[in-house]
Amino acid sequence: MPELPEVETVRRGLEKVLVGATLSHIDILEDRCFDGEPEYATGATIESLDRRGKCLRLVLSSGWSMLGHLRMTGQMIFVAGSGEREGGGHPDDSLHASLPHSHTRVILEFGDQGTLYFNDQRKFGYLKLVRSDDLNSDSFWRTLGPEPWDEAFNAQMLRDICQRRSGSTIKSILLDQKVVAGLGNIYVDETLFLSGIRPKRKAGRISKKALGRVVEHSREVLERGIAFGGVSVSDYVNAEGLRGTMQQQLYVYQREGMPCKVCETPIVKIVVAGRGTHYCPTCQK
DNA sequence: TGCCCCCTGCAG
DNA sequence: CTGCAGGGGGCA
Repeated sequence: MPELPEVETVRRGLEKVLVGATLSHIDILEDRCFDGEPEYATGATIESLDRRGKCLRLVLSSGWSMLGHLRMTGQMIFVAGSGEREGGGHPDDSLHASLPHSHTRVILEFGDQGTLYFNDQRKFGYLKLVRSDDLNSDSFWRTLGPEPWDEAFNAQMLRDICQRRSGSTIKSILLDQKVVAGLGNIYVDETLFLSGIRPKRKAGRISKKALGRVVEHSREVLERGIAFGGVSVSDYVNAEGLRGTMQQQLYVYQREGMPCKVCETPIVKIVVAGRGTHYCPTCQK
């Protein structure tokens, strides 16, 4: 499940190879995964790549931007070189030999530079063209809350929201992209573990001081996620098609029944906000 | 503001 | 073969 660290890892990988490259052709294999007129993008050069929360953005020289969202099972894999790749025995070849495959939804061709494959098993993800001077026309981009490192995301702000939605669980608030952009199921569970707060706790019953810890720990766990190249528990891979290693660092997510890494109490799994939720009943109150 | 839905592969 | 995985849109 790509969340902020996974999308940032992809962004960094693509930035190295795509800036300055010219988009020569777009091949749409699955209509529902592409929105917009391809001719607004073809022939354009990639000027830069940025990201808001889990949403990736390619800034094009044509005045349009291509937004990309991986949702649950999306991948964006770049393969350098044109159709006939050089050096037949290169170790990377086995990795990309199968591209495109049955899950490939959109292919972005960059002439001799290479090819970007947008794969998505479940077709929830998408690429979308939006005018760069009118990003707010995108209903999702427009409503995104601050980046986790933005000073606008702080204890006071989180407390205000928790007071207003005092009956909600802290987990559902942190999952809300309008509150803070980029946290998802995995990193919320990890953040709440580090903060010593049970995911089901009512938002209105958490002190401002504790919410300050939530802010700090969310940043910490997201930074760690980026440092380890993201969590690969299912389909996630980076722009080179390689898996991340953050899954080995997780304290609670997908560790049901396994001993807590801090106190050895078995990790418990429940459902909160409609999501599979993991926590340590001893470390979290 | 919470719940169903979108979609597919795979665990049980 | 059923149901679960879960980001976010749409609805009551």
